[in-house]
Amino acid sequence: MRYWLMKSEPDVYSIDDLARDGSTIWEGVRNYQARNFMRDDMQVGDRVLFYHSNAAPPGVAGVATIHRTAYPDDTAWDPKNHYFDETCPPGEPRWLRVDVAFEAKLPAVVALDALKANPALDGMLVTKRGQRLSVQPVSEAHFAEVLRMAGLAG
DNA sequence: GCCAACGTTGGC
DNA sequence: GCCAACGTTGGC
Repeated sequence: MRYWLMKSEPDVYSIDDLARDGSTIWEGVRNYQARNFMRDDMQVGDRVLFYHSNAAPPGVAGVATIHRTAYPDDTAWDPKNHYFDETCPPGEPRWLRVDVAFEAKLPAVVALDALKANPALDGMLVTKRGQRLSVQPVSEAHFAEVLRMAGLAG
């Protein structure tokens, strides 16, 4: 099993939305590195830190699990969709999505500044300045440490 | 709203 | 293949 961090703007889709829906389609990823992680490495049952970006404060808000492995993101072909990619050839899926299921909402957001201040999380990608990747691998130790910070056993 | 950091594009 | 210009991300 692998561990991930996935970013969402809570104004667009928050951990509360995921709790309400039970699961969601994680579409709109338009970055090759993030896509490759989804395509090559994500497996059903992998666990995900659900991260609120562009939030006050930004930080980890919940836990989710991968519910379905990567499949074509057909929003790329929909001109009316926000994530439309006019350069994406019909019939050649370039972008992928996965399905993500709700696991838990953290009792409180583990804020980015708390992540950065924790030496046990040295090297965690999200704590690095300028790190914009919306789908990031997380080590098992870092994943467990974030849950511990949230007051959860894991 | 600002702007630094980053990924992508396109001229050469 | 270099790199300047551009658009986007995301913390602040």
